[in-house]
This record gives sequence, structure tokens and C-alpha cells, in this order.
Amino acid sequence: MSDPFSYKNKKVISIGVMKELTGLSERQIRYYEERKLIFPERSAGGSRKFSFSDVELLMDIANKIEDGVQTYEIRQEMIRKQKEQNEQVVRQKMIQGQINAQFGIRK
Amino acid sequence: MSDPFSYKNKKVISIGVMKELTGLSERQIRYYEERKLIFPERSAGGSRKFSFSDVELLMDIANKIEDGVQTYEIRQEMIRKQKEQNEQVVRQKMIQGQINAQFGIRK
DNA sequence: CGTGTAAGGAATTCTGACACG
DNA sequence: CGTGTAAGGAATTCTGACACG
Repeated sequence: MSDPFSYKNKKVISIGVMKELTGLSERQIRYYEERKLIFPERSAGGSRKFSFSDVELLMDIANKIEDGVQTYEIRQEMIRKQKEQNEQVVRQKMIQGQINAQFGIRK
Repeated sequence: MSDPFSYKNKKVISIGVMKELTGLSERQIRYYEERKLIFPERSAGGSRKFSFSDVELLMDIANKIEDGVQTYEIRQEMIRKQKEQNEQVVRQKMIQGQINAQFGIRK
């Protein structure tokens, strides 16, 4: 839960490089951020910084847009998937909690 | 020989981000390039673009410099290691060539 | 709704040089 | 040798707005 993330999720890519990597225009990238589909970090001066996983996400988004899906629908789908994941995590934690209760743990 | 490279060796990081990631000054980073220790790519406009492996390399370099090693020596060491690797590849290819000769291959 | 564009300004990066040592 | 810095310019990025549809 710490190392695989180091490169793929590190926000280090400028919008100019994103443009080349995704083939999208800066306008499109900024618009998808405005619609809350992507969440770049910001430098001290205000420039956007993206990760490699943002590159993948952006290409998925671009495909859906091409298929006529609206940004609002894409966002709803993302929220739904996120919710599913959270529930999965909660289930896991409950199971782990039962295991701990059964076999005891002390710090 | 294609996928593991995709993130780690992709040159996408600006010098400003490198500065934060490595803790080095822009002056130091540019100087190490001048001494041929690192090889950033350039954008169309001339800005340097680094990879995550450059981040690691740069931190190794910084450690050596702190230990009093000179850039020239670091470079010699890099060249030596590179040469060793090349020889290893050549040996591998020769072995593979013999295998192919023994068992035959046709395209 | 999604995207292009011109506008003006601010942040980022570049190079070559002087300085210290 | 390795690094800081001020200098001037060019490339990069930012936002808000108008346009089309």
C-alpha cells in the first residue's frame, strides 16, 4: 500500500506534457478538471501537476466523450465505482476486526 | 522489454519538480547534465524533461558528491558499468546465437 | 455541452557570465 | 571544482470571457 504508488500516482506532469501524452488539448484537460473528472495537484505558483494514472484516466474519459457520453454521466459512474470500492474496504475491515477479536491482539 | 519502462523511464518531469523531488538546486541539476551524468530530453521550446529513474540517479550522484567524489570520477564509473553491461549483452547474444544454430530457426 | 481562441499577466525555464575558492 | 546569483529573454501556464451550437 505504499510502493507501487510511488511512480504511477505521483503528480509531476505539467499540462504541456499531458497534452502530448494524451493527444488532448489544454482546453479539454482543464475542462475535465472543471467537471471534476480529474484532480491535478498545483505547484506553489499554480501550475497543474498530473500523474501517470491521470494520463490513463484521461484517455478513458476521451474515449467515452467520443462515444457521446456526457461529463456528468462519466462523473456519476466514477462516483458509483468509488462507492463500491469503499464498501468493499469496509467489508474487509469488518472481517479483519472479527479475526482480531477472535484471536486477540495487544499492542 | 517494453512495459516496465513505460513510467520509470519516461521523460516527463520539469526541472522545477526535479528540484522538489531531489532537494537539489536547479544549478546543481544543470551542472550534472553539463558534466554528462544525466541526460534529460528537451521540449520543443527547450525545457528539460527528466524521468523517475533520473530522480534516483540524481540522488545517487548527490550522495557521491557529498562523499567528495568528483563528477569526472562519477562519470568514469558510469561508463565502466555501462561497458560491463554491454559485454554481458554480447555474451548473451552469442549464447543465443549458438542455441539457434544448434536447433535451427526459420522465419 | 464541449471546445476553440485571443488577451493579459504571472510563473517557469533557459543561457552565459561573474564570483568564490 | 562545484555552486550561488543577478540579468534578460523566451517558453509555459493561468484565468475569465466570447463564440459556436
